[in-house]
Amino acid sequence: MATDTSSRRPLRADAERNRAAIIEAATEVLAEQGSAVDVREIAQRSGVGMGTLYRHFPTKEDLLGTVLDREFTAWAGAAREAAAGTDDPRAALEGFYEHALATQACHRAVVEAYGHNWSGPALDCARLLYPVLDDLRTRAQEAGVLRADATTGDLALLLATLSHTVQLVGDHGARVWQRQLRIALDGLRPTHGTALPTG
Amino acid sequence: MATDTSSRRPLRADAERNRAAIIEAATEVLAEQGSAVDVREIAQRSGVGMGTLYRHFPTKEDLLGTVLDREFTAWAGAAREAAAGTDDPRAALEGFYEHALATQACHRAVVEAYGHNWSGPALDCARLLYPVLDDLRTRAQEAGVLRADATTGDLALLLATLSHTVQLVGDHGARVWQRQLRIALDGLRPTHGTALPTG
DNA sequence: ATAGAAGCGGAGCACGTGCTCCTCTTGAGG
DNA sequence: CCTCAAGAGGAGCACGTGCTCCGCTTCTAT
Repeated sequence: MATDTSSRRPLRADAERNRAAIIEAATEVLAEQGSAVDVREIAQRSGVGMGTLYRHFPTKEDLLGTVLDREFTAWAGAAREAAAGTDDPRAALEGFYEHALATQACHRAVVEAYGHNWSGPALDCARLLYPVLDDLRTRAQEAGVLRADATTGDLALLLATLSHTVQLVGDHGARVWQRQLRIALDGLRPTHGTALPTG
Repeated sequence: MATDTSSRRPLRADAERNRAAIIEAATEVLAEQGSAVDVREIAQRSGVGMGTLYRHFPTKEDLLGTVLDREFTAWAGAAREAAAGTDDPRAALEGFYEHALATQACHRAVVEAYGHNWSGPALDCARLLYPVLDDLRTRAQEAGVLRADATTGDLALLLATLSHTVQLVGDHGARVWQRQLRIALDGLRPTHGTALPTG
């Protein structure tokens, strides 16, 4: 999917520089404006021409995929470490969501990406996240601080949903989405009699 | 905003027919495909030409506004009646969300409309809904079946959020979003110690 | 230093989409 | 029936956006 860097001879020095510049600029722009940006703006901000951009990434989607993959991989790794470094299972779970929404949710394109691959087969993003969420869920349920009928899938979908909410209310409305988060987290407590519908 | 029907002389019979056909077709198409549809498709499905369509609705946005307004008004009225007809405040609250998500959430364009006017001033849609939600909230809180720190705004945002979730998982994933709804509704119970963050 | 391959730039093409323009048709009052 | 203004229709324009083409530049191996 991303341009293969191993099989062919190394890129020329300037080409490598340009590639990096493109990725950096694209990351910025995609975070700010989402995936609907004009490719020309990415080219301009990275200081290269259209030809150069399309030499490195044959398609807008390729560029988008590369950027999102980088962002998401880095972030999922950080989340895993943070979770592993927190002893209290409940704090780990809540901290995960708080951190996720406070940081990742600002990246418009990432949040949009969540939106696409939920009816079809799970995407790479979800693949990376599942182990982390699964670990958080297992620990919390074993400690009795998470309702037993909650699944990893529930937690994943909740993240996607709340990410969208964060974007909806904008950055200045932090208090607003934090209230939604508290409601959801309270709903995940084990103190409830109502069972989640199964199918 | 919508074409004025009162101040000028009545439309010719065929014009009236066409106008109705356009609205009907647009309602269908917008529900299916969201607001990004090609205006040509609406014209074709309603059996009129582009000129006719633009004679009745000078702008795509006008057409969209008219359709959404109709849909939303009708539905909000039904929701109000359903709420008024249910004695148990908790059942009224839960029934509201269940019904809303099962029906209205299938209209892509309506759900998209939720997404736009949350950072700016509240839109007409929200204006219509607020009284209903406010009533549901008051009754439920007085009966002690809804956490006291939940606001009408929380309930409104929750609806927008969950509507988006429904669209995300698609119609066949009903069980999936119903689980999210249960979690949220459980989170709205008054049995919690954690206060919602205020600002 | 020099050849030539690898890389660069940006004007321009293809195409989708909102909207207009102008001619032809049709309903309704006399 | 006849008239004519209100209405219908659909080809075409304007414009934004993904992507290409090809002459020019720059790096690097000899």
